Amino acid sequence: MSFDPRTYLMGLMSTARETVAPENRDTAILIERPKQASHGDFSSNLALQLAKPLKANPREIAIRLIDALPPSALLEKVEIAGAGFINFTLTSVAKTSIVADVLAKGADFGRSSLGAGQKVQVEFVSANPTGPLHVGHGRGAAYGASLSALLSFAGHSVTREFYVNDAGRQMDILALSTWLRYLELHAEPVPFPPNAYRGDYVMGMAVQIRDAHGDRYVHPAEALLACVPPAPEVGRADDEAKRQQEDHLDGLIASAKDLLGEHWSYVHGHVLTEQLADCRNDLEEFGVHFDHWFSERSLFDTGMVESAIARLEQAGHLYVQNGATWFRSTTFGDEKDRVVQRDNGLYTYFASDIAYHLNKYERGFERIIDIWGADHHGYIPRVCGAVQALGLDAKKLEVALVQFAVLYRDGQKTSMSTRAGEFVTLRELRGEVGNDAARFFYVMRKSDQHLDFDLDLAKSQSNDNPVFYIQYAHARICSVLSQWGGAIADLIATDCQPLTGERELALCGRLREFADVIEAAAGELAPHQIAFFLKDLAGDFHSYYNAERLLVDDQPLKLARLALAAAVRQVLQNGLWLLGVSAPEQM
RNA sequence: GCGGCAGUAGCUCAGCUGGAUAGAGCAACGGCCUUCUAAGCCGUAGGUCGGGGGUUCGAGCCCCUCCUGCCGCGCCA
Repeated sequence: MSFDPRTYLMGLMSTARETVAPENRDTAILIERPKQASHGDFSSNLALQLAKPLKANPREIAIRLIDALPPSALLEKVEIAGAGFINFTLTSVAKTSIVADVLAKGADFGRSSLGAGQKVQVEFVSANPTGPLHVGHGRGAAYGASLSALLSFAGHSVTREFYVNDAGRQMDILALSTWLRYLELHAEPVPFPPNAYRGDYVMGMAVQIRDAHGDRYVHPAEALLACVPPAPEVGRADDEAKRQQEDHLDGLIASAKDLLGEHWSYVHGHVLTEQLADCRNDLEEFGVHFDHWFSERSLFDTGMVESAIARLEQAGHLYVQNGATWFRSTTFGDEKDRVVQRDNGLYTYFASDIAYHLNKYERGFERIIDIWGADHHGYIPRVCGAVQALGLDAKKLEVALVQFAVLYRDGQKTSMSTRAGEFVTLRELRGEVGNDAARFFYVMRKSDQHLDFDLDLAKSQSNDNPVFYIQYAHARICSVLSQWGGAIADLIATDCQPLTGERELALCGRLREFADVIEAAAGELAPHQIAFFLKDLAGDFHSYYNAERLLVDDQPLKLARLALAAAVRQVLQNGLWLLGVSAPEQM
C-alpha cells in the first residue's frame, strides 16, 4: 500500500486538534508543501488559523499542538517556525518509499479518482472546414487534447468532440469559390471576389472536380452573373463598398445554386468532405483525436434547431422585431438581445448553437467544457443565457478561452494575416518545428495568456529548448539503464534505504508531487502546470546526474539509484504522454 | 464609450485560489568534459509584483480607483 504523507499528517494533526481545540473541529487542516527546503517536507498553518478563535499566540498554540501529536516513526522532526507554522520533516525511509510506488504503478502512477467517473465533454478546435487549420487552431487543438488526457487521467470519463460548421454561409462561399475556379479551368472566368476563398487548395479541389467530371458542371459566366448585384468598384474600401461586396457574393451563391440545381450539393458535399478529411488527417498527425465529429447540419435535418427555438418561445424568451426573431438574452446579463432567426427566415449561427448545447445536455454530460478562441469571449453571456432560458443547469457549462499564439522568427513577429489566402498553417508549423515541440510550446503557457511562439527556439537542439531538456533527461536515464542491463521489474523490490543524499531525497519529493500536480492541473483546466513540473523534474535529475554516478560498484547503492532513475523516467513518460510529446530513448 | 483579459528581473513566463526571505528559463558574468549522453551541471548578479488607497495576524493574489496594452461589442461564423 502506498504511503500518502498528506493524509497521514492530517490524521496526526486531527488528533492534536482534538486535544488542543476540541471546540474547533471545523477548522480545516491544511497540509502544504513549503517552498523552502529548510521548512521541511510539509507544513501546517493550523496554529495560525486557531489563533483568533482561541485568542492566543499562534506560536503557543503550535507548541501545544506538537505536544499533543501522536508519536510517529515516519517523522524525522517537527518544528515551529515563523509566525507559528508547524514544519514536518519525514524520515528518508518515508520519502524514498515513493520509488517503489512509482515503479509498481508504472504508466498509471499519478492517475487519480478525483473525477469519480464524471461524464465530461470537451469540445475543441471546431474550425470551419473551409480551409487548412492555421496556427491559431493548433493551440486550441494542443490545449484541448492535453486537457482531455489530463481530465481522463484524473478520473473523468471524457468525450472529445469536434463541432463541424457544415451548415452556414462560409461553406457556401467555399463551394462557390471552388466552382468559380472550376469555371476558370474551363475558360469561363468570372471575376473572383476578394471576399471568397483564394487559397491554392481551392484550385486544387477545382482540378479534382474537373478531372473526375470534365465539363459536366460548366455554365456560361454570363448566365451566372445575370441577376447578381454588381461588385463595388475596385479600390473602394468604405462600409458601403463592403456591404456591396457581400451582397455580390451572396448573389453569386444564389445564382450558382439556381444554375447548378442538385449539382450544387455535389460541389458543396465534395469540398466539405475534402476539407474535413484534410483537417482530420492534420489533427491525427498532430496526435489529436476526437471521439465525435458533430455535424451542425444534422441539427437542422433532425429538427433540433426548430424544437430548441420553440422551447425558448414557449418559455417566453423570444420576441419579434423588424421581421426577425430575437432571444431576450439581456434577461441573463447579456449586453443586448440577439437574433435567432433573420427576417429572411434563416436561422443564425447562434440558433444552431443553442440547439447544439441543448443536445449536449440531453446526452447526459455532467460537465460540458467549450474551448473557444479568446476573441469569442463576448459570445459567452448569450450561450449561458440560452442554456438558462432552456431551464438547464448553467453551472455544468464551462468555457475555456484560448488566446492567440504569435509566431516569432529571428525575433520578429511573422505575419498571420488571412488575406490572399496566405496564412501559416498548422501543417507548416508542424513541418518546421516537429510535433513534439509544437505540442509542448502550445501548452507551456497558461491557455488564456497570449503565447509568444519562438520558432527558432522550438527548433533549436539546445538546453534553451525545454522540450529537448526534458526529453534529454529521459534519454539519459534510458542510456544508463540499458548499460546496466538488468530488468526494470526487478527494481520494484529494491531497498531504497541507501538513498540518503540531499539530491536523492529532493528527487523523491518531486516524484511525490506529481499526483498533486495532476489534481491541481485538472482542477484548474491548466495543463501548462504539467509542463512546468516536467521542467523541474528534468532539472532535478540533470543536477543529480552531474553530481553522482549511478553505476557504482556498491551493489545496494547502485540498485537503489537505478530504481530512483527508473522512477524518474516513468514519471517523465507519464507527464510527456499527457502533453502528447514523445519520450525518446535516444537522442 | 461599454465589456473581457492582462501588467511580476533586461526578455519570455510561473506563483499550488490569502501564508514564511516573490521563483524558473533565456540574456550577462565566472567556473566544470581521459569517468554512466556537456542537448548537461555549479556559482554570481539582477525586483517599488503598473501607481495610489483599503480589507487583516499576514496581500503578487481579495475590494475601490487611476494609468497602460491586447481583444470583443453584426439579422458573420
